[in-house]
Amino acid sequence: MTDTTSRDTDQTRPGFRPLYAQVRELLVARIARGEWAPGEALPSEGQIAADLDVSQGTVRKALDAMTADRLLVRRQGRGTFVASHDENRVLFQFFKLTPDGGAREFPTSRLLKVETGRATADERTVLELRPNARVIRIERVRDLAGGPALIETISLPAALFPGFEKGEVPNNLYGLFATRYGVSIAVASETLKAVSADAKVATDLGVPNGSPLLMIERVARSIDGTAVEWRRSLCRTDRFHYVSELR
Amino acid sequence: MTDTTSRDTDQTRPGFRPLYAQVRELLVARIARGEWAPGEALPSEGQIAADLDVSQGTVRKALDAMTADRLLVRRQGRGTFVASHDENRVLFQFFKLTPDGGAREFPTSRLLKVETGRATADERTVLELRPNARVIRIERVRDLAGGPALIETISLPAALFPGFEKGEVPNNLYGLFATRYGVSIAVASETLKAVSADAKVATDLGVPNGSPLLMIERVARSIDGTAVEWRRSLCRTDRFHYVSELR
DNA sequence: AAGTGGTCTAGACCACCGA
DNA sequence: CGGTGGTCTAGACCACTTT
Repeated sequence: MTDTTSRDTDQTRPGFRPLYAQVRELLVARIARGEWAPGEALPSEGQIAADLDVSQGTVRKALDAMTADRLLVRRQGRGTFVASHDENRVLFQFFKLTPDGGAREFPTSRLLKVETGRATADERTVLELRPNARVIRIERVRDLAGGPALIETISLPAALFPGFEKGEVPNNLYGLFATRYGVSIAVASETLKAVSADAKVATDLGVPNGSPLLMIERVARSIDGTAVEWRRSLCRTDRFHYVSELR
Repeated sequence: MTDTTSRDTDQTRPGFRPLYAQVRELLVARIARGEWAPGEALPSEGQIAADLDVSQGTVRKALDAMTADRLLVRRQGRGTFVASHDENRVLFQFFKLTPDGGAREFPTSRLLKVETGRATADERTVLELRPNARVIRIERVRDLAGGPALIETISLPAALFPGFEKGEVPNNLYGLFATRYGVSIAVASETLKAVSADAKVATDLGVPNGSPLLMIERVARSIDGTAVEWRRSLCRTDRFHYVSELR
């Protein structure tokens, strides 16, 4: 094919989308459908190019964009893999609380409560649910560097996680979402405030009543943009801090 | 040139660097030297390619990488421009405190103090300065959405900003750094904690003594990696919140 | 040696901008 | 209209990994 333009690309208007964007969309959809599991290799660039009848360069551009979005991991000489939510990824992408003197580490968990119930108004708003939708609620204390660091309350749309209560609640929730339910967390927005510890929280975290705590509210979304998790954390910052890279 | 390899690229070892990375490095150095001012256009891709005797595709890859790092702004049909620190960029890249109900906005400033002095031990460590180095210190209160939002203390290496005290202290410091001193802030790391307001700060911010505040410590670095600013902010979060996008 | 992603080139054409 | 960046292709060769 010598002529570049005998395709979708030359639409003079209005829904023009670059070919690589279309390729990307297609691949994202296939990953979201679970066609390739987390950690699994995609076909080679040349293979995909042949299948879709586009050039390898176009496929490469789509894969590079997906890699930049952390959807894929490329390994030279080996292949291109669907990103998995192993502890390392979750630690660096999603867990921003760090011991003051030391290195980043993954927190442990002590479960306080798991329940299912009708979504509150707030939960419906944040998670974009219908009236009467049900949610799973999790409450747990997490330890870091040998002591309690935070207490977190998590709300999940029950419809996305059937049978959730019958299993264990693992330390790394996002890993479970991905492997058991095919729900891959892609991005999260966090909102931070400073608040005072009330009596219950102070006890759970072992700090004086009224101590300043960092409150983190997170909404996590999957690859296709669905709101999947609402999480509120209350964090000690006397021995820990939250890191944020501005770039 | 049909043979791809008659260049630096085919070094079998050890200091192998892709051509586009070398091009990028060169261009970054020239920008850091002030060869093109913020807001100014670079030569066209073809021009740069011809000058450096590489292909346009290689130049494009270098420019794309620099654009991803927010060093450049590309505008189709017009050219490639050195990123400037206008209020919009500073607002979205560096100012993460937002009014609770409303849209992001740029804060105003009320100057409390400007002074020059010998760097403290902390300042020397954070800003990577020699013993006896001098620093400029700025203290100001910043208003957002019609009320005091934060009080910030800033330390700058005096050597980088000669004559700083003779001029005004603008609201947008990074703009001044770029245009007057050729120092372009590229990245910043922030560390967040929750603390209690002491009497002085409580007065400045108009909150009760002991109120929880968000403390933000920032180290900002220029294009070439030099630590340029150490900033500590104490923020009200009763009407504001800090946003952090995890991706 | 074979297969994968990574780099580099060359050239054609499209989309956008300003004169 | 001419110039700029944006897309797409095709092909050669390099670097890395596994067999």
